[in-house]
Amino acid sequence: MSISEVKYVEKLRNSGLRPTKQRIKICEVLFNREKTFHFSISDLTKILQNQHNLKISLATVYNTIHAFQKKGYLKEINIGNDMSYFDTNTSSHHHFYDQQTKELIDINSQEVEIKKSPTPPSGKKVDDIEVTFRISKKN
Amino acid sequence: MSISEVKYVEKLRNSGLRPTKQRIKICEVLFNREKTFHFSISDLTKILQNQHNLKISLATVYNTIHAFQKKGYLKEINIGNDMSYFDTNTSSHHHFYDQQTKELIDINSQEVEIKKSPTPPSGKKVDDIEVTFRISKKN
DNA sequence: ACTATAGTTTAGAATTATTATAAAGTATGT
DNA sequence: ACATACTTTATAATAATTCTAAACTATAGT
Repeated sequence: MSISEVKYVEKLRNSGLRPTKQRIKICEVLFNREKTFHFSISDLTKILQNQHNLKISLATVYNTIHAFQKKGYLKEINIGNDMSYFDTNTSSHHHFYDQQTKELIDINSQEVEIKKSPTPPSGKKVDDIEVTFRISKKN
Repeated sequence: MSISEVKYVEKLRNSGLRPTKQRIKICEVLFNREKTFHFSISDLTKILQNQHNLKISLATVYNTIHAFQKKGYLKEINIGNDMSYFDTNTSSHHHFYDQQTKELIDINSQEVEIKKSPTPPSGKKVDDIEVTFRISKKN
């Protein structure tokens, strides 16, 4: 077992998730990266099956990604409403989104500063602030 | 024909859309309001069929809402990714969103001020900025 | 190691939102 | 009133996601 596999076995166990072959490989694909990573379930499934020769069903990818999201290892991005996207960058951060090309670009949290915020409805607290900059080709 | 119907017949004609019974009624349901209105296609369809006894198919609601969106009478809201929501407030504005209750609350544009914005990728311009404040019940 | 058990994976079916199709219906200019 | 182009409609098709129940597997206890 590789050093990275050992790491993820531990991570999974600590989360109360059994370290199965499928989950370990998903961890490697998602988290063994320099940069953060955005993906759709179908993209990820193709990567696992084609680039890593893993036998995995679509349902397992859904199950695992939702489990990781619940544990806070992934953040769901709500942009466009055709399908779900997830991001390995779970910290509060923002996006450029080009609706024409469907391109999504991360923006560091410190690149955006909000001077004035509204007071939340009574009994409610703000958990996260997400800013989307919709962009398009300059004429 | 009521005064409000006449108004919408004109509005539709001016948009190059024929004023059909279905489109006029959709206009009345959406735009005869004090406050702005958020809705999903299925919500709107139920309102039209049950509260207004209009014989209308789901496909027509989709067609009409998309036509209105294209004309700039409605704005699509990208929150959650289960289904599309639309807003009669088409000006640039922001939202509180409670993921638990799925409640969506408009925030006036002037309630939010952004001090620092990132520079868009080269060749691209920013069309719109949308801020979502995710909220939840205070403990 | 062996077993029982609870947690996982899987293929396929079911569900849900949305879009496409093509036939019947309707608004509009002449 | 007529022709035509635009609309509506029921239904089928598509696509993302969730459900189901059976087969599989990690793990704790022996």
